[in-house]
Amino acid sequence: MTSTTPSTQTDEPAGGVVKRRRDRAAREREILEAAERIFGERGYQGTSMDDVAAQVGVSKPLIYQYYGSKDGLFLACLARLRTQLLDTVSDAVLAAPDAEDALYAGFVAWFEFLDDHPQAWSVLIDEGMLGMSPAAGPAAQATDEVRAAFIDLIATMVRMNLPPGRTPDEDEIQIVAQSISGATERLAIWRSRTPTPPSPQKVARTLQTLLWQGLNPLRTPTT
Amino acid sequence: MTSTTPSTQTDEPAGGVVKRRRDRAAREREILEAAERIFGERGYQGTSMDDVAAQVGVSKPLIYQYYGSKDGLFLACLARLRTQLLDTVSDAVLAAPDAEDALYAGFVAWFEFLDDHPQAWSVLIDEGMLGMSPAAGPAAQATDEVRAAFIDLIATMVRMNLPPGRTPDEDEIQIVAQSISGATERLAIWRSRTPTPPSPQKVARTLQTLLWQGLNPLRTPTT
DNA sequence: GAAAGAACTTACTCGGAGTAAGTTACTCGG
DNA sequence: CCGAGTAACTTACTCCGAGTAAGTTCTTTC
Repeated sequence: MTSTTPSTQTDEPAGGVVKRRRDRAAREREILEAAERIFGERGYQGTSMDDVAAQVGVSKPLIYQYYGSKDGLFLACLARLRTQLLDTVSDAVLAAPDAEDALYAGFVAWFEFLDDHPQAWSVLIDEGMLGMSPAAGPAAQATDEVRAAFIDLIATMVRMNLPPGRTPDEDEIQIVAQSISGATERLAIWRSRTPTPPSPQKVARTLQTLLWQGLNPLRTPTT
Repeated sequence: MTSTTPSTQTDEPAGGVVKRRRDRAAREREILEAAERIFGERGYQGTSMDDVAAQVGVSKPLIYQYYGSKDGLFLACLARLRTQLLDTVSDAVLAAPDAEDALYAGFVAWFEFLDDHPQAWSVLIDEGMLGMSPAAGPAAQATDEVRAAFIDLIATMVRMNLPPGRTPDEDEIQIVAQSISGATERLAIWRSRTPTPPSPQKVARTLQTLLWQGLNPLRTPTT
């Protein structure tokens, strides 16, 4: 009765009504894209596996077969974004001629990436994996790893710019790196919630000035 | 059969076996204490209402009658902590003779409070209410309000210390305030997860120096 | 010592994560 | 062309946690 033209099935579904079977890789990609979108829109908690399944037009157990669990699916989304974001920022930093420029370039790259990938950002920090206690799921761990990678990057930058004579105080370096990471994260959240946020360049510039010269510039008439 | 001595019931339960009825206020307090502890240990998601009920030795619907919902219970925990934390930090800031000292004093108060109330901190930020999307529950909103109060405090401090001639650039003030808030939050999380973190004083000092003078001090042989 | 009301419970519904076991479509050797 | 084998997929559950309806004690008060 419902026999429709079988369609080629090797590519995108034809304009027909039913989606037929796809091979595993294609289906996985399809699921991942839907998941990234829905997680981005509704957050981790707000997304049910049935939602994703319905969106793809597939049944829930299939997703479990491919991704194991909700965390597994979320982690898969994260992996892509993590790589992209880290690469983007590292590239910008490494291309800069000196530390002062690297700081600015890194910030600009960070904020621009997040502007260009709004739901990526939601996936990365939404549902507030930020402060989760150790007992939280593997998803929290994964976001923590992304963060740790950035903190390492920052700490390395700081270390590289210590003068030769200076004994590196690892505590101080950690404090500074954690601070910068925290500041950029909060700024990103703030920008994403402000109707017309300042441009990446403006934010990066202000932050760079703050970090490089401290609060004093704000206290003198000349910027 | 199970009739035990009725016990006085006006105070803590006697050494007896069964807890009898208490009046509402007492029970509410008892529930709140248990909730604060369990939320602190296992986070919001990790805590079930049945857990809390079992801990208090009471049935779940009673908690719902008193607190309405899981969010309601969580919010009640938050309210106390929020007030305490805000007051502690504001007092320290206001008692300082000038802006530079206020910055330091505020940081010290913040980190010391969190050292003294470890599970308070967990309640405040655990379960990562930090980055939740707008669609997240009222609990996320409440933590956001705590944060907003701090950001206001910081922004006010910054504004008060602008020289008379300087036109306040609200964007820049926001950027700075958000940064500081983000930095202190991340430092708090970091300290809570580091086995032997640097003292509140050391962290506060480093952060104050960073903000006041920028990264330059790290680049010169003299601290 | 009963009426009234506060304190409290049993026994559910409902939704979402995760699973067991089966069914359908494609493919490849004969 | 045709069955066997297997990959793709589904129906129909279980289980657990939030939230609720409808009572059942205890305790106070006249």
